[in-house]
Amino acid sequence: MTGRTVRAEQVSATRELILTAAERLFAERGVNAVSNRQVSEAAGQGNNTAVGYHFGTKADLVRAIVRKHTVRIEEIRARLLAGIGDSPGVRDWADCLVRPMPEHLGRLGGPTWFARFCAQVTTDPALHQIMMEESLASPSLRQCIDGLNRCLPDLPPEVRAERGEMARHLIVHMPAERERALAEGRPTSRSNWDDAATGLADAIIGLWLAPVTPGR
Amino acid sequence: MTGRTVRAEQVSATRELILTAAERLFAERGVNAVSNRQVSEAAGQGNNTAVGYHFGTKADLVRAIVRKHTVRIEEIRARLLAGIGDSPGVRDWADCLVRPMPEHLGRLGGPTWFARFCAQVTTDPALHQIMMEESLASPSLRQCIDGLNRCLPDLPPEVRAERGEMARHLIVHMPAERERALAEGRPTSRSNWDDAATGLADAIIGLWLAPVTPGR
DNA sequence: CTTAAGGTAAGTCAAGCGCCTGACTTAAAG
DNA sequence: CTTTAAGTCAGGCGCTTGACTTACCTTAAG
Repeated sequence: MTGRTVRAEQVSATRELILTAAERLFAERGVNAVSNRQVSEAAGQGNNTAVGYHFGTKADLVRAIVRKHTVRIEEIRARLLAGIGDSPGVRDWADCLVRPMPEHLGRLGGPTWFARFCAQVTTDPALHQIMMEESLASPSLRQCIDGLNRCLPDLPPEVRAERGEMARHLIVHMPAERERALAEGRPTSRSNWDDAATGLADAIIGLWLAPVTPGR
Repeated sequence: MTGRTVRAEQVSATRELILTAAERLFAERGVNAVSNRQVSEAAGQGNNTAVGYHFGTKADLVRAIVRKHTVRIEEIRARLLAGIGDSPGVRDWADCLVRPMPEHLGRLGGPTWFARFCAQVTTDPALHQIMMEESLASPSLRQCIDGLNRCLPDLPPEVRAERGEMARHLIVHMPAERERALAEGRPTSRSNWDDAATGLADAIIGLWLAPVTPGR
């Protein structure tokens, strides 16, 4: 049996072409600088409404691209979580937060666009919420955040929230920065995604453990 | 004498209207989501080519908005630099890097848009370079970076570059995040821009002083 | 084999865009 | 006072965009 779907395979192939083309264009030029037509053409679709037909609005397309990667990233995070010992420290939780994205990019291999895509979507006022929803929908991610917070009981809640936001920004934007450097042929401070993740984790841990200047 | 310029005042008033309207729209919706026409209309100009007439391309308009604020920010940084003692430490240099933007926003008072504007421009692939040029053109900024690097002789050069990039992202995006929270009426972790700057400096210093995991 | 369904191609449409042109208004120069 | 130059306004032109319509073609079901 060839599956019951010769047709369905072609459809999902077309969807995949559109997702890939859109991810690349959005990453390189910004979401709002690319029209649905351009995405359709870049995907090799003569029909200029292919995006609308398969995905609906541009926001729906963005969500679909995010979900396509989220599965793999979740798997990586689940594996890292499973590898944590009995008395996890800040480093353990930080790794679970930081490493999934860089490791995912490394596994994709070759040139990638997803990190820059995420940076673009996260910064866009109209799409920011989509990214937040898709991210926070992950129970394993919340588990990491909770675990980390339990490791930092001395940190005032507001400062914890503040530094969590900082870490979130770095986790999104630093891989994007490295990805861009690779795309443009510029030198990078780390030779592979794994080392880049280590450098990022080092810095974020330092950020979380930094002494707090008392308010006046 | 009313100056020799009744006319010139009106012109610069129009330019100011356009700059203010554009800064606000770009900050709220993203640069690429706003047309020059919309900017002209928001500035109360019946002519739909007002932006083109006064500023040229959209990139030129963005540059003009940046420069309008850069003057004040430079003044603040110069004052902070002048207040540094004989043996400056990491905290001194970090303050000179971190505080100018939040203090500038505080002085503007009321609702502001410049931080979000900077975040949008910095993230836009087509405009990123403009922001870098305008920023690095400041000798006082370079002085801060050099001073800081002299305080961190033990940090490998690549790690120093890496963490400098992280600090840059936080300095741009964290004020933007606070500004957005204020605009949307959400609670903020700090009650004023000065305290926000302190929290940011604390974290960035921790980031710079964090131990470096040795490469394998 | 026939038929219905669904995906793709191709063309059309109104709306909005940047850009250009020309007319009007007004401050400053001769 | 006349002339000049500059800022503003009003509108048209060509192009792109998202949305819609139609025709064709392949597949899976009857």
